[in-house]
Amino acid sequence: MIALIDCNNFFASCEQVFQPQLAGKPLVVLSNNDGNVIARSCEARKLGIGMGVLTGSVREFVRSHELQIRSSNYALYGDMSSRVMETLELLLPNVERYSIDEAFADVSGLSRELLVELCQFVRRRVHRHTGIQVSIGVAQTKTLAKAANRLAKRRSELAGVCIGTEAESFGKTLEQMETRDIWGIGGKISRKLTGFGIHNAKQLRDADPAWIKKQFSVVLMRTVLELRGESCLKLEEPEESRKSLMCGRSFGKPLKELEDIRPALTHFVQNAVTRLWKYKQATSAITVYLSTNRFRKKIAQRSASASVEMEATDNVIQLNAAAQRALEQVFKSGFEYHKVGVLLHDLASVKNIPASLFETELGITRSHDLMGAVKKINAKFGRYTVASASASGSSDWRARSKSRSPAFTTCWNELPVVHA
DNA sequence: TCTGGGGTCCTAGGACCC
DNA sequence: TCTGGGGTCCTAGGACCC
Repeated sequence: MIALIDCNNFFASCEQVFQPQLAGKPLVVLSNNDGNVIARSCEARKLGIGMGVLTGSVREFVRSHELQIRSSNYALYGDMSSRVMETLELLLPNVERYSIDEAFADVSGLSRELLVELCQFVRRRVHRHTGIQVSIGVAQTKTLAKAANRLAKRRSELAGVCIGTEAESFGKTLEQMETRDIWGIGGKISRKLTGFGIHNAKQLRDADPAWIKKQFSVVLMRTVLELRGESCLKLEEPEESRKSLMCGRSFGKPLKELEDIRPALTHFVQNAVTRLWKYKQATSAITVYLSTNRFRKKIAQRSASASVEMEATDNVIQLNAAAQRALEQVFKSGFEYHKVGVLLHDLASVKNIPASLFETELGITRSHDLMGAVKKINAKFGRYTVASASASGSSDWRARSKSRSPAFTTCWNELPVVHA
């Protein structure tokens, strides 16, 4: 049996935990650059505010319904996520952190009654430790646990827990579920399924797996098997390391000059490399991409990328130099650029990197010591205390973030104040 | 005015080999 | 009308997720 534990309205809930005046109010959280809505409280949802709608379109609710607006605050959400996950790991075996607000866990070998009891206990504990409400779905496979979780959220009489083990009654649930709402099925595949007369999850479950594989892919065939209760997606090992890593953002305003884009890229490289260090990994290929704003149809469009390969390294100076070279390759003047970013791929654990031919030479040793010092200083005083000089310069690239709440849990100067 | 950011997995098709 | 056949490896891009 697999449980899926999912935080309710996670970003909005994080805001409400530290700003009690927001509790029970309609609240939305905006994307980077304050462009659109990426999270909503229940009350905001009831107003009919959709996921992903433009910020401009919700302004009317600010006056009419006292809608509260916050820019996204990833420092806060990341820290709250860790607290939720740590609590889950205390209570359940084999927890797989699946996303910032979701985790799978193995809950095999329990009766239905015990499952309900355990899940309710987990809900109370997480709420007590963090102030966050979670919903829990349990079933034979990950895909079914996802479906059960959806029900746990929608039916208030379930009190946040849905055990989807009865084939008969769960069949009815699947019948009411559109294929688009199944985990792993997006708009494209859903439309294609409709073309074959498959409209709901039950119909998909009962389709011939071999035929599905032929018409679609092995991925969708697995979904069919999972819907039948045959587990194809196992719980992932926690220490499995990532394979690629990226960092990029859209600019606060369009940029035309190479020299204005450089500081942004340097910043993103530094950010990406800091994460590389955290996971004790090195990269041997770096890609820089640069693009205009695809939503502005009237301006000339351009989107390009360039890659540089090298011996595996985690040296931020070397990587930034490579990134800047790649940027020079992709940059072409005459366009209004909107976004730049960097991808590090072919990541490998630092331990597994073959010794370089030049390992013993003084230069390498010294650069290694330099990196060690930079890592220590930035870990202690903040990520950008020591940065490449090319990070200075124009800061026009910085995104808008007008309504960001304080980093309540990760910054000494922004701790919440309690008035006794 | 404003249109997110960071990931994974799979497949098709090209290059190359014998 | 014909232009082999089958294998491997790599990359770009698609589709999806939260």
